[in-house]
Amino acid sequence: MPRGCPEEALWLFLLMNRSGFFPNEVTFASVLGSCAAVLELCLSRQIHGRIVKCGFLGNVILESSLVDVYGKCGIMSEARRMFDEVENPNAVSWNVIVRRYLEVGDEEAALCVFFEMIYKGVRSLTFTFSNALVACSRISALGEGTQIHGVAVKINYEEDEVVSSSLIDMYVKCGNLDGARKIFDQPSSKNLISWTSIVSGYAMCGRTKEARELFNEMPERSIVSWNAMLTGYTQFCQWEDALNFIFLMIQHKCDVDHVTLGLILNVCAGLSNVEFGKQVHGYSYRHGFYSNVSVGNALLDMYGKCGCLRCSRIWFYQMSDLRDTISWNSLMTSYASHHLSQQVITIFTDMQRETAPNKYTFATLLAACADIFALKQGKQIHGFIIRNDYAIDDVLLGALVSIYSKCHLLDYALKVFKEADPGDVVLWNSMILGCCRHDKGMEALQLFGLMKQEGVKPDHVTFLAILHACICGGYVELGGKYFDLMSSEYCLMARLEHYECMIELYTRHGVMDELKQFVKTLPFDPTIPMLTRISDACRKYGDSTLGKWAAKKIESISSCNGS
DNA sequence: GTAGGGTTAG
Repeated sequence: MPRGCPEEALWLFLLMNRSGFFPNEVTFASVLGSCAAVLELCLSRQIHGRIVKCGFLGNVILESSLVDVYGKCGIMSEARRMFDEVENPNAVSWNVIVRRYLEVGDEEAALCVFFEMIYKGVRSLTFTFSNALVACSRISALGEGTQIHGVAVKINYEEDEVVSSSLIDMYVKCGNLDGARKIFDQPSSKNLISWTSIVSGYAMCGRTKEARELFNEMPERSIVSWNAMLTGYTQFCQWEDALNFIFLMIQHKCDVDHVTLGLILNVCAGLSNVEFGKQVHGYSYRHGFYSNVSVGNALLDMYGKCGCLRCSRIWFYQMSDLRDTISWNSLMTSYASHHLSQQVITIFTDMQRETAPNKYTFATLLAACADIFALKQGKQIHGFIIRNDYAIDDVLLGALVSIYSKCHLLDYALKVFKEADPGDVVLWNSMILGCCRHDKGMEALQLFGLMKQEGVKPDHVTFLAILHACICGGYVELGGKYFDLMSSEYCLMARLEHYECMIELYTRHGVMDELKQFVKTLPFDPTIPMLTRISDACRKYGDSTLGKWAAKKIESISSCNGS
């Protein structure tokens, strides 16, 4: 019974049994098809039994149908057992088992079976190749993908449009753009899908200019192509380009779908343009995207990133039964960004009544606890994570290190830190900052030395932490040395915050000559907070020339802003 | 004559 009315077919089958007619092989095959369509696992097992009883096993169509139905119901162990019993699996049987493994997310098994099939010399279907290539893309298995490419060439499948498109996409997703390009440049493999794959490949690795050139050359475009290009712009925060591209889409009267809307909302968030965001909200409402969770969550994210907590909250309640874990996380993030940390914890309590948290929930939650030094809740959440068997990845370890070091439990922090990946610079930063908070400047600097020994490359946050360590420990000379080291040895450009630290270092410890020298070398105009700090220090340590200069600067900037 | 699987792009 192919894609008709599976429920009715099953109903007829039961009726047939009651009337005393005996089903034959054809009946069973068609009934199994209906079972697969409606995921009727129980009835499938009964029919499996009857097939055995009737002596129909050995019929490859029935056997493949059983593999199919077990797989569709997600019981891969049974699907596999059935498959292994098939004496002479044909191309369809192999296709079914590969496809089902792919659907349950077991890409390794899918590839394993695929190669077994190739090894046995089965002339497979082109579909099976595509499925295997998707498996490679998902787990970035470039080696296996290349092998499949070799096989495809050998049996002349490379000419097949679907296989070549799948190959291109596999190379793109495995990060081998050149490999993808080589196939794409053959005229026979150019079609809408491969064009889109290749544009997406360039866009997703930040080569948006090349992506756009290719995009402009496309003979035809679908909404997926437009979205691929827009994804590149948004992923790399090229908001102006993204915005112009959206206007172009409007000019072209493109069909907008839920992916486009989500991307446009990301752009609104990136530009902090809540007015445009609200227009998109209205558009979604008018065009039937109101019950789409991903659009709903993108709206929440947009309101949150634009800082409009009221809008976030209202929309969150309006979403009501549409809400999922991502929606809750998004709401928590909005509150966290306003430092309403106690309320973040409250939201988590409410969330548990409705849906399960994930690792992002915990990262936000722990950061909120750290923000208000809620050590007790932080520990409870740590316990919750362990009790409920959530995998503690580096992000969570980082959050734990940061809360424990913030809440003066340096021992705990160190314990967690030791479990983590020693190559993760973020964790080192948390630990170093933790030491600073405990006025353990020397320990912080020692950690920095250890980090160097481990071969971990410091980033700008590390240097911020190091400079803080120098400020609180009073290591003025060292601070200057580290500041220079940042660019000379690590090729990191000092940011405003680093300059602020240096000014804090010199002013707090009254090292006026160095301060004067440093101010002279500033590559930009000092900010008002910097000037205020300098002026205060001059008053305290007596340096009328620099003090007057700072006061004058403040005055001129203020009058500029005032007019 | 009636039965099974179903591919690639955001």
